[in-house]
Amino acid sequence: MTERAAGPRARSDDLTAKARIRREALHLFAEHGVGATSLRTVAASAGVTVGLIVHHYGTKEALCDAVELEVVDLFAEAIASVPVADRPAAELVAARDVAVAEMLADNPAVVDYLRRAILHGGGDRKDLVSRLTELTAQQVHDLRSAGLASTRQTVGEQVVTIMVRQLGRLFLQPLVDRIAEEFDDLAGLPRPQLLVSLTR
Amino acid sequence: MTERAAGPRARSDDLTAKARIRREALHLFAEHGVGATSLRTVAASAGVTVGLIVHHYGTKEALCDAVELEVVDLFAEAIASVPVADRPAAELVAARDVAVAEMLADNPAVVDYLRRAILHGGGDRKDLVSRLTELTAQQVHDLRSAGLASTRQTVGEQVVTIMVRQLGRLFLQPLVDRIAEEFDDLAGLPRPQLLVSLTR
DNA sequence: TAAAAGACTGTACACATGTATAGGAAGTGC
DNA sequence: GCACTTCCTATACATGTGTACAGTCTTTTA
Repeated sequence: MTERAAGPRARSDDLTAKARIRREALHLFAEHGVGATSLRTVAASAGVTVGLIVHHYGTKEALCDAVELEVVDLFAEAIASVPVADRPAAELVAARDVAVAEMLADNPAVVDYLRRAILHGGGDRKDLVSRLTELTAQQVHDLRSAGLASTRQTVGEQVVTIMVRQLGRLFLQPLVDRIAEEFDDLAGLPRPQLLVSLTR
Repeated sequence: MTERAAGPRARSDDLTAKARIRREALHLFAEHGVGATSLRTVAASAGVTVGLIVHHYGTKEALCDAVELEVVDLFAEAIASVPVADRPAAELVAARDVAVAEMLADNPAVVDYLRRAILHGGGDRKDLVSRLTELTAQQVHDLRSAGLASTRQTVGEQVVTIMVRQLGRLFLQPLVDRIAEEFDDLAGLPRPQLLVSLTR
């Protein structure tokens, strides 16, 4: 996991400057996009100079990679947090979905960041979506070798299904909210909720 | 609609330089985002100098506005293209959905641009999502006063439903495609299709 | 034909960006 | 005490950015 051990000169925050940089970067990247966030903005938010960012991460892209790795870590932690007790596969999968959903609810910046990451991909770069796909594929393989997952679909189909179920609603919900925001008659009411499913 | 009348010095393309600038801007903004696209890139793609962009649009934000207005125009044209013949409301709405879907299929850049636009909003600026919402609300009002739309839901609910149906799948499909892309076993098969619906 | 208007270019400028680097401050091991 | 590493600041620089503007060419108007 990412290092939490307070190095020499830990700040009052209990977070290392290095960690603070990553955290602020995640928030700013999520809110304004990576391209629109300058290292100086990150530095100011973290109460640090630009030089230190360079010292710790070398380049902006490397900082971005570090942020993405932390995001993947959060997913991995959430999944790992639910015990693989002896129970039906469907229940285990559902429990994992819940754990991931809770993690995302606790870290809204992750959701925003992810939403952006989906748009930028495509290149051959090892990006966030690829890494999360890997993580999910690993999850499916584990379930299969434990005899807990159906083998009637291909692995690919199962991975797509899981990821869409976990992420789909989160990505589309802001559209619904943005639109609903423009109507007074929807002000008090609970927001309409999205239902996302897959057909072959 | 946006001016197509060839001004003085129309190029071989049949498009005015001004129109070409807007078109290239749309494509580049859609592909790389507004922030990551410089006016010089737009100028080069349009075979024009930066000065001319400034001459025609004044500022980058104004160019961006012009692009968005053209996108809204495309939606309005698509909707207006289907005659309001005497037929059941459901059929009319469905026909409009098809027209919009066809327009989007013909202009993939519009889809990409829109997908990005959803993320950036929030501010008080009159942005694309607001404008499209207005357009859809107008559509709903027209249907209502022609006695073609149910009045059992609020206008807001109807607008959200229409927009989500029209746009939802398009926004999420790239996620599905990106993930599917990572699996060889899905290479030949048709991509899984998304189904997006709303619950209250 | 002369003049006004608009399309268009090229250059210049102030500013923000990412990165490099020299050096100071603070902790650790001997 | 001293070297040594790590954390951190400050300054500098090359490059890319949006915008401004003076001037040229072309079309339109009269």
